[in-house]
Amino acid sequence: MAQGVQGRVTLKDVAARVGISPAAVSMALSGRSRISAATVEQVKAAAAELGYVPSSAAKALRNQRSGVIAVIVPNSTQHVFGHSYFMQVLTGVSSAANERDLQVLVSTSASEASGLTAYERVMRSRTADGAIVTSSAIGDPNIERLTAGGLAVVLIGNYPELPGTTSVGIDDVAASRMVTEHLIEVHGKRSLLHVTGPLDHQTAVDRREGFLDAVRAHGLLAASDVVEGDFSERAGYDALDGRRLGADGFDGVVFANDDMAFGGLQLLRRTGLSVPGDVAVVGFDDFGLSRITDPGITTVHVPAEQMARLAAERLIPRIEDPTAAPTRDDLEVSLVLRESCGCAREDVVLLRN
Amino acid sequence: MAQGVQGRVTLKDVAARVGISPAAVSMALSGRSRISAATVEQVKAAAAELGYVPSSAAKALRNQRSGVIAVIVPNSTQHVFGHSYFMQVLTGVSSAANERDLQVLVSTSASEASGLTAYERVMRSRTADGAIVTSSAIGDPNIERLTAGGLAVVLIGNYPELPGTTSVGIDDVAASRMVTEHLIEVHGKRSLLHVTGPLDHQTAVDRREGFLDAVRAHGLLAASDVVEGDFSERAGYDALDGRRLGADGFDGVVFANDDMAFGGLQLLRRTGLSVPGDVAVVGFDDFGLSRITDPGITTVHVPAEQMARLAAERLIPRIEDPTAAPTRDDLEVSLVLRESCGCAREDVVLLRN
DNA sequence: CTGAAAGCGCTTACAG
DNA sequence: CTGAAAGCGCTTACAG
Repeated sequence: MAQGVQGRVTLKDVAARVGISPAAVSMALSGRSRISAATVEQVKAAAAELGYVPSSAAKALRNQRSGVIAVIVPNSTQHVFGHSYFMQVLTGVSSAANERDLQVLVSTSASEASGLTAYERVMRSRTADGAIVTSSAIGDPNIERLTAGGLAVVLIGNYPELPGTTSVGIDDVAASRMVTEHLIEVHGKRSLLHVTGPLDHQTAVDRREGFLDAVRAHGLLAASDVVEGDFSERAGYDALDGRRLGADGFDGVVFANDDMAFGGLQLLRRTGLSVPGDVAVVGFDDFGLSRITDPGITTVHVPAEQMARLAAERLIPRIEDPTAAPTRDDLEVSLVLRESCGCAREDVVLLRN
Repeated sequence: MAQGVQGRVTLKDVAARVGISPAAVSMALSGRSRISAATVEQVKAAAAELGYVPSSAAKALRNQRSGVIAVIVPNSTQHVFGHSYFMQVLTGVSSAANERDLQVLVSTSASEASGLTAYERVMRSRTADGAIVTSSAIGDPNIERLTAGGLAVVLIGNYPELPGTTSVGIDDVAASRMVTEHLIEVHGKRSLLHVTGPLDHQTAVDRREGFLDAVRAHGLLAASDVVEGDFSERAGYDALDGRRLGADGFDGVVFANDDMAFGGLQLLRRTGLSVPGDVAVVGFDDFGLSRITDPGITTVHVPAEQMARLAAERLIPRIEDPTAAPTRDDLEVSLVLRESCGCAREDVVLLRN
């Protein structure tokens, strides 16, 4: 605790105190060596007394490993509701990192166009041994740049165009099909609208595909439609604005995420249509919002924290060997039934994967 | 871009390519030195061609500065609604850090009791040059430990018991008084209940004081009451459960944050009481939730992102000189009027500070 | 004005 | 079995 005002306590100081070499102190502290038990005791006592804290910079330089993993956040986390997703990611990564005494660096893109991107920041600094990328557009060249730079990388999401990468995600197609079928099979909806996310993101493409699979399988393709959104509340509102809805129009809307569903709910309320009476609504994500709204939004629960934790666990061995064979993990999702689809109370049904 | 599979490109490699010493390359790249313009050009070209990325570890060791600032998150960010607050903090800190090419490390406490605390993590690793602490209990010894360890520290919040520390926050007393007076003066409420946060946190103490100031000033102390909560949705619900509310009880409730207000709203709905008709409700924070609920919650907008940005800006000079005189900044808050107090539409009134 | 040496604080391969 | 040397990749104070 008694740290000198000037300069830090180093191995040398501890060594001087005990009367051995810094190398011996290092070995004593690391435990994995042939230093007598008595000396180890002395060293530990001296280190504690002097308030010795190893220099992470020196360790990193010597070991060629920083013990830091980066979480890369593309610009997308602007909207408030993205916050919860990202915090779940951060929590998941941190819990895995903490167990292994790794540090977590967060790299965000500057909001102004001027700055470096989150990717460049991580590559330029070489502070991290590996990176977790939470979401990026189809064909984003930055991911390949990261891996080409020798960094270990794990992606969260689905990247079919990058078969060489390790990723953790969910089966968006199956999940979207499932929630769509819920509207059709349980609530008897016959004319469905799907509001997609931005279609340069695989998630949006996959959720659209699941929707189309479901309506096609039930012979409802002709009575259904798809409109492109961008995951924002505004887009959900606009997507329904001016549409024929209710008795002589769409009797159900499948939004590709909850934010858009909330926007849609606002339009429906303003229009005087009841949910789920006139129009049933479902969303996707369950990051917090869907429980709060009135009515609550029936949605697909995406286990963001678990995904992130698993991503970190997949990353750690890749730091040792970035060329190890890539892996892919799909986590299970569940359908959370609330009022917006017509189900009475909140209830959770497990989705078969 | 052409980085070798084994090992990284170092100054030495660039130097060999150009035919000068590593030291000269370092100087050429740093710009601030007497290397001929022609050589500088050559060096830059060679560095780009070889894909040279400086080693942050070597730089940190040599400069005795890592270029990393830590954001310390105590356990509190468990609840989903804390997510938004913390993301605003992260965004604010990152934007200031990005401008100065600093990296942002996030340190969270392990959820299990086993692990190290977020504080220990930062101190033990010495990876960061400075730290921003977002919230901690009154008398938490960790803060003094951090500063004693020679780390530059800036706190977000109010810490009257630590006069020697630099902090950024808001005037909770004034803000709480203001929102309470709104219920009294604008909506004519005469019997008010205050649900506090955990009283080992200064924020909770200050907001209670503001509430008491207001009811006292209007001669309503006898008709009012205070009950302790803990900032959780559940606590807001429980605080109202079994109380006399409405016509023959409390006609207004001042919650110390929005999460508790949301919990209270749920109890009131279950009880069949109307908001704001029977009971007016106000919250505090405006981190996202209060806009979503039905009715929307009238609340005090806390500028978390700006607070965090300013905290980072105050931190940076303190890294140069951790003994510099401490500073205190109070940011302005605003009252956001929604339906829960009885105001018709959303509107923003600036709070005089 | 320029080049080479020293040293930041570690850890491990090597000499004794 | 133990101690001292080498070296990770930088930057700057110093010698020429």
